Amino acid sequence: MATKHEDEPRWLTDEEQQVWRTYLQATMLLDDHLDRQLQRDAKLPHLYYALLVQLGEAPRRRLRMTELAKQAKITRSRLSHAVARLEKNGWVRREDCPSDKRGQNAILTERGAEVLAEAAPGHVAAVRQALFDRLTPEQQKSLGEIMKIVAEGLQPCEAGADLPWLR
Amino acid sequence: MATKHEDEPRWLTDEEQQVWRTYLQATMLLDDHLDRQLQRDAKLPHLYYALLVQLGEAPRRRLRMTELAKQAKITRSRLSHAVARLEKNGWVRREDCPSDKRGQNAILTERGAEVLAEAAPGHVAAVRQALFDRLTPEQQKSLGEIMKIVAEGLQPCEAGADLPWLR
DNA sequence: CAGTCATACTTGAAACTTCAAGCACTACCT
DNA sequence: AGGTAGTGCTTGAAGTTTCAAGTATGACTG
Repeated sequence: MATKHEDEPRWLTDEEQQVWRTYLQATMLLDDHLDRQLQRDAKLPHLYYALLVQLGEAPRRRLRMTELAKQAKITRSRLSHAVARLEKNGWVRREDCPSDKRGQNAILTERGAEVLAEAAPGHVAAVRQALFDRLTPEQQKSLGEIMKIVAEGLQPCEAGADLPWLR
Repeated sequence: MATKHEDEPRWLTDEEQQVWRTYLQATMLLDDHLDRQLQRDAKLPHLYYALLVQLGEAPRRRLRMTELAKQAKITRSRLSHAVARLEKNGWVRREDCPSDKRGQNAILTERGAEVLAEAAPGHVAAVRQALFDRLTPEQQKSLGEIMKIVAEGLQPCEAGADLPWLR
């Protein structure tokens, strides 16, 4: 007993636990909600929709696989499978990268852009209805700040990642 | 032009978009992070851990399937598969419900309770480190309020669900 | 320029989730 | 009682994600 070494775990307080559970429930419900909405209206899961959005905003509607994975915060493997499916549906096509023979570009097709344009209004409406329309401007701002902190804390060592001379 | 009928979709403002993307990234990163932590330390995904927690807190370490599904905000189907796996691992066992022959109780086994006890400290530490330790008390409070609003807005018509006489 | 290591991406299998049935039992209605 | 609808849970198949390799190319080193 006296030699017990392991740090006494700092359990969550009741308030923290309450917040944490509500967080889990809310994020789960929201993600499910959007997933179903998109599956119903556009025949694709939320993540796949997000990929189309990213591509749609990229310079020539194209992005290197790794870059896309980084932006979407998913693994390259997951992206590979996802793009394979999107490709099969004709929303996206691949192209070898000219400068680096290892590289691949994912490119949003015309057809993909159409699907995106059709799905977007409904999706935005769903996000509004479930989130923004229910929050005060202060809450929206606060949510943004909080999520920024969390995201930055979990970024896989992004700090100076494009400054390779700093280790 | 004059006869255009469809409502012009209310797109997200730049600020809203910023908040939304950060939200998506943060929630994705956090869930992945916890999933990996639990997978590594306890050999089970986050959701399965959450099920054990719920069972552990229930009166006699047992809960009707539907009740558990409701608390965990998942479908009965998903729960069925999940419990099947947990059962195979020996963390949970099933038992017929005495009062309703259709019903099943999921019960946390001794072994399951041990696994839970072993995994909990690490998990709590991860949650702290990724979330609570980074937020001010005001932010924590705010996050709780915001998530409560979102969760309640998406609850599948829970309002008065246990007051059947009100329709 | 051979050797070594890192990078870019893919692949197949296993694990997980979803969806649409399906089975068994209960509740209600006449 | 018999019929009908509803509830509780499970199942199998299809789709998605993860994990651990695997292939191919680039980059650096002596």
